[in-house]
Amino acid sequence: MLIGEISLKTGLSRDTIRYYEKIGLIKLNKKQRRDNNYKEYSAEIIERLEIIKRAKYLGFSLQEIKELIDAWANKTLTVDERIELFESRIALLDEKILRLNEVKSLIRKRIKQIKEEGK
Amino acid sequence: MLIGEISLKTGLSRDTIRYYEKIGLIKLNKKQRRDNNYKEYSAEIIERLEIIKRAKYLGFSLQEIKELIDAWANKTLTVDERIELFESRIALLDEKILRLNEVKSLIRKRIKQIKEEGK
DNA sequence: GATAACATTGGAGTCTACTCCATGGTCAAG
DNA sequence: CTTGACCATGGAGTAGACTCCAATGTTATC
Repeated sequence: MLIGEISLKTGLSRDTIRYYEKIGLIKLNKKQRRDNNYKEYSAEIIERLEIIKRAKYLGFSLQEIKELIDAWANKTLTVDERIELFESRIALLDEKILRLNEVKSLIRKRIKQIKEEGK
Repeated sequence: MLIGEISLKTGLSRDTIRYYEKIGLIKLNKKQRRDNNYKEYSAEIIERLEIIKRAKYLGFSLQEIKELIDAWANKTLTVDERIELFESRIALLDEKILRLNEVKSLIRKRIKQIKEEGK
C-alpha cells in the first residue's frame, strides 16, 4: 500500500505518517520501496498506527509510545526485563483508569448537586 | 495564600499558574488582591488546579478542561442542558476507560507471547 | 503528450502549553 | 537601610506534534 491508502485507512494525514517515520515511531526497511522510490507500507504498519492513535488519545506522548514500541520487539533486554517493563506499563494504565473513575465520581456528584438545586 | 504557596502545594510552577490564569482556567475576582497588589488565592483554587492536573494527565487539552470548568458553574444553560453536558463527559470518560482496558489486554497478550518464546 | 493526482525530500511555519527573562515593586531579617 | 526572597506584568523563547509549502519525480487518464 502507498501512503495515501494508509492515510485513508487510519485517518492520519500523510504528513503525520511521514512525521512518525521521521521520529522512528514506524519504520520501513530499505526493501520496502517500489522501483519508482515510492514507499510500500504493510498492513502491520496500519495496526501500529492504530495503536499509536489509541495511546495518544489516552494521553501518552509520542516519546512514551516510542519506548513501548521499542520494547515490543526489543532484542537487547532479557525476557524478565521485558516482562517487567510491560508490567510497569500496565500499572500505569491501571493508575489512569483509577483517576478516570475519580473524575467520573466528581462529575456524578456535581450532577446530583445540580438536580438538588433545580428542585 | 500567595502564589508561591499554591505552587508548593500543587507542584505547578508559578509561571504555569499564571498561564492558567491568563487563559481563564482559573479566575481571581478583583477583590482577591492584597493592598500591595499581591494576589490572594483561596483553597478552592488549589482544588481546581488539582482537577486540572488530573484531567491533563488523562489526556485532555486545556481547552477541553476549560469547557468542563465553564460548564461547572454555568448560569446560562438550563438544568437539563447542564446535566446532559456532564453525562456526555462521563460517556467520554467511559470510552477512555474502555480503550485503556483494550491496551491493557494487548500488553497482556504480548507478555504471554514473550513467556512462550522464552521457554 | 498534456493534465491531474499521486509520490518524494527538505525545510519553514503553526499551535499548544509552558518556561524564561527583564524590569520593577514589596517586605522580613540582620 | 541593604540584601535576599518574594510579588507583578509583559514579552520572548522553547519543545512537542504536527501542518504546509516548494521543488521535483511518477503514473493513470483523456
